[in-house]
Amino acid sequence: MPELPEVETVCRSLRGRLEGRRLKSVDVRRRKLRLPLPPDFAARVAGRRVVTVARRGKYILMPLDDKVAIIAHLGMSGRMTLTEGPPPVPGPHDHVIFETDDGASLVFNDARRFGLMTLADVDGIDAHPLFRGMGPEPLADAFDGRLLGQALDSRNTAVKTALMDQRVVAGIGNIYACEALFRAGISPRRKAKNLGGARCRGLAAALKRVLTEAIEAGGSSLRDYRRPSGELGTFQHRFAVYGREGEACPGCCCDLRETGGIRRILQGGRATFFCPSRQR
DNA sequence: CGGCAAACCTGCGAGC
DNA sequence: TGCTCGCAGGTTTGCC
Repeated sequence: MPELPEVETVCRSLRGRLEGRRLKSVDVRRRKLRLPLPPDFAARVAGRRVVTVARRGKYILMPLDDKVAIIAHLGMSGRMTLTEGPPPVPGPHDHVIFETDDGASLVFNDARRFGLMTLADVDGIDAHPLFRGMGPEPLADAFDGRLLGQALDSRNTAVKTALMDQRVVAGIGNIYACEALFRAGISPRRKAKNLGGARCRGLAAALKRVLTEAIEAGGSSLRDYRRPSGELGTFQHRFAVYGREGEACPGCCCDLRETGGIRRILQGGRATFFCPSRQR
């Protein structure tokens, strides 16, 4: 599923329900995910209070009251499901199940097991291997064209590929890279290093806008992604280019038969969708 | 440093 | 109906 807007949506739901609650029980049903869960995961988490739920890039952070944080990543197919009452009967890919002191249940489910869940000390967490070297948060106030330009400048690769590199900007995946480049009118094939100041400013603004709108829509639900409530996100209905090969570009007035509409190419093994006439 | 393929897994839709 | 193939929102590793 999840890029920044989906993870942010999940974090907000979890924060609203779990913040300040104590984790009464923890049931680890499968340890082998992208990283194996620590052997003492359940013992270290059970009985602790959740201080808050935060996000860094595509990671969910749940600092506990003993300065240890649960770190979770949803990979491609991971889901966090929040329900009232005791935990439901575990399904086939329910890997970790939490129950709070006030009767809520949280299930971490991940069919493809590209996700992970682990623990880390809150102090110095930025130096943790999962976060060290991670790029700036695109929704932070400090993120602007200058900062983006700095990050892209050293990259001798296509701007689309660079955007998806978590060391350049945190939280951008295939969908929002395509959508932001469309909004900024920049060809995904353009080299990252020579975008220039004006394009960097436009791209930084486009990223902020598309991510903010997607969060307001509860994220994009294509296959697996659901909000913790079970609801679908709705931003997939507002994609301009993603998954729309051959369709008319929403910003173009040209004849579809002449332009061929939105194109799909492969970059770094990933599908890129763009409008060749509007994105230069 | 960059590009590319493969690996980790399962599920789903398309096509035969 | 049922099978195989290709593809999927992510990240890491190894090779050239």
